[in-house]
Amino acid sequence: MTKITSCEVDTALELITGKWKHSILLALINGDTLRFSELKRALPKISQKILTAQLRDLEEQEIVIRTVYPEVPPRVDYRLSEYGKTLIPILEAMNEWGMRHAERMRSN
Amino acid sequence: MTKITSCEVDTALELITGKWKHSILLALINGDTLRFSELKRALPKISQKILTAQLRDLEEQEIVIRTVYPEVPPRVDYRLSEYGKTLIPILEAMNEWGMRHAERMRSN
DNA sequence: TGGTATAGTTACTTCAACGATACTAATGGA
DNA sequence: TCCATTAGTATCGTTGAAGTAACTATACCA
Repeated sequence: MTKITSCEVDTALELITGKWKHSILLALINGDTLRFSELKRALPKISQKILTAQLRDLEEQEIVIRTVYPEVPPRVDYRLSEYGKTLIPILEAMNEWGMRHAERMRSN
Repeated sequence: MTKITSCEVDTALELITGKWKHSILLALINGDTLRFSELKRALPKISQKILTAQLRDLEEQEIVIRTVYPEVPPRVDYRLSEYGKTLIPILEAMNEWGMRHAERMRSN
């Protein structure tokens, strides 16, 4: 087994932690390409400011791709980059673990 | 593919996020059974207070097992529970991703 | 008598992330 | 003329996690 190092894990962890980032990623995984307003509807409790900030973060990390259409009213959409899609196995592993955890809790 | 839900991912994420938790888990993965002072040496920058708090958290979640020996000076050790070990695949997935990310950054 | 060691606890402070609200630009439609 | 729409920005306020420093008990050792 390769030794797991804190440093490498940190890198991945930083991209999906925070109160909202993983929810945004999941919305984009399940929804493909979404407009700002669609993301906002998918995550009703997030504020605009925070959603914008998180998306800018993810864009800077090259995890999501932001496309601006020069229209009025404005239209902007977001989708996972190919690189961003490489995070899916991690989220899948977490999802599977979470389901087994829920199972365990039910049969406590 | 099973749909990944925010809720299930959350459950796993909560256990390994925070500034220190995943580092503690990694130390226990690599070190098997460690005393409090050994953990402290492994994570030089964590304060006693925080280390204690995080370990209590992990104990409460049944991720780590805390054993107190009635000696003076006190001796307490910590190890992953079997349940805690089920988190290893997640940390491995993150580690692998982190390594590829580092690779990518090198050849930017 | 005082120092060392271990595994904490207590009280106080700091800071970054998060959040609520109001505001903007540009256009089409009533 | 005024309102609605969209994707934001600006400003200020709040909160919780983390950090710092000092303190504790108990026994051994010089």
